[in-house]
Amino acid sequence: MTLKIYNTLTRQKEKFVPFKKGRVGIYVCGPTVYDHPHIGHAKSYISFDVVVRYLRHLGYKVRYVQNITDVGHLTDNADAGEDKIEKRAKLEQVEPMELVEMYMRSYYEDMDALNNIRADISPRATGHIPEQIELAEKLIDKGFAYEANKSVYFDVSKLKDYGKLSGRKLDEQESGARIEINPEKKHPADFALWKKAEAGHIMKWNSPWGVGFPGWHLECSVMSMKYLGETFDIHGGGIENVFPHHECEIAQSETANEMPFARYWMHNNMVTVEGQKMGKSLGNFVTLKDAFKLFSPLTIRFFVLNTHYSSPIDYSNEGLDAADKGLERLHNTIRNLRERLGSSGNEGAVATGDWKGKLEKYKNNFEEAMDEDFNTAEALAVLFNLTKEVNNLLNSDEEISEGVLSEVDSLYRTYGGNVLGIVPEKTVQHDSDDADVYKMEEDLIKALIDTRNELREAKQWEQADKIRDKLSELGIIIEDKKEKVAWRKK
RNA sequence: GGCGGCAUGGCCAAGUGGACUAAGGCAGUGGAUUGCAAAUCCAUUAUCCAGGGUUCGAAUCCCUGUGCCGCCUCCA
Repeated sequence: MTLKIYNTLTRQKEKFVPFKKGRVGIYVCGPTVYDHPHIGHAKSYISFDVVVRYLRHLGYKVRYVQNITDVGHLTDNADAGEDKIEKRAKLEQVEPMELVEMYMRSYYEDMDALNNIRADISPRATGHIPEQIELAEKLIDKGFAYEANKSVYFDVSKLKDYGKLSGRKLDEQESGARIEINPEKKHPADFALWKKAEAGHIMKWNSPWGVGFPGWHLECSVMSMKYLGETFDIHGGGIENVFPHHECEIAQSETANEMPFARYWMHNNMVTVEGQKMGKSLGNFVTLKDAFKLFSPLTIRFFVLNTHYSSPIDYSNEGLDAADKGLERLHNTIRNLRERLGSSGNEGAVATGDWKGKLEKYKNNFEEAMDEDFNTAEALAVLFNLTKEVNNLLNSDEEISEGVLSEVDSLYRTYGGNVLGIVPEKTVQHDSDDADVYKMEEDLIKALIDTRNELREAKQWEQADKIRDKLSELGIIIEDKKEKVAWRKK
């Protein structure tokens, strides 16, 4: 079995062979931290989180770098307009760096909730200004960039393969169609490496060309090569960044290093809301903090993974409701399984017979799905097929060996937990971490269940149902099973 | 105007030439189980946007048309 990845650069699915045996370097474009993260961030970073998790599952030693863009770049286009971070900072009446800190924390808070494992290195653009200046100088020295009015631009016409990622040709672009042509540029498609700071600009640094700030594309080139080397394995990002951002990164990096840049380019698709792209400038975005009020982070994660990363998803309450129920079903089975696991009492640490083969089959099916360009939708289907069979097993009257139970549980932990991140370590019934509250809550519920059982024995159904209904209103679901009465939180 | 993508059951969504008599989730219907529920199980629901072509064989490849979306300005 070999992992295959769709490479935007070659426009085909390719076998994944890392640059250095056993190791993978991956760089994913991070957020610009000037607002709370939204559903779009969730899709992107969940997708790449699973990529990293699966690569690690396959045994690769992965170094995952994801930048934090903490210098604003510009509101209107790459070369004009106001710095987004400054603009927002003024609005909120805080220092730009204060704003950055605030939203960076917000970002991590939400990503942690979504169960994304943090990157190994999270470099910040403002922490790499000298390197960015150095790269711009190098490009000038090589004759691929020029200074104009204290700004520096990359000379696109010097590069024969500019456009190889996005499939664009310079002369086919309708320059100036939507933005005004900057007269400082030799060619309309030239892009800024360094911009002169106009009066009143706050976030600025000294440079050989005067006081200014770096162009947007430069940071990713600099930080990826610094931490992953001039050539590295995977570069990921949103599909909307293929052009110009990633195209420009390639131009800068490959010109400077005279080496291939990223070997596999992965692009995740967009989130739409009512069929329309969700964009910062469109103002129709749903923040994760708002979404979390209605749905659990794991439900959102499951919803995202139910569609291939390269397909768009439409965010809707109906869609999330459906996902919520599906995930609940999976969790129910796992909880039942784990309850049974501690109590079956019979020995035999490994699965034998039918189940040995079945588990092997499910593992293979899961990995085959993931090997096909991280097909999480199909991988989830494999888990649901398993779930049906596990439910049948748990419902049957036959004795189940501890080995089977524990191997099924470990399959859920490995694939549902470690790889997809949708199966929690513990299936907890409580919200509270406080041991005293936890204990009291449990005792109270048990007391009510005991009372209800007495009523049931006396066939006083009305009273018994009243307790069940009341508990249900409080979010506690009672399930009368053959052997005992179980409860769980909704 | 240029470049790219998508169109699969009521909804969401895999599958991209032959075990597809099309995965999986949600919803519906009928049944089993239950004091009633909950949970679970069983059964049931599609010929793949339209038309043409290639092929022994197509949802899957090619052409035409229709509709939707993204990029060419910041954006995950």
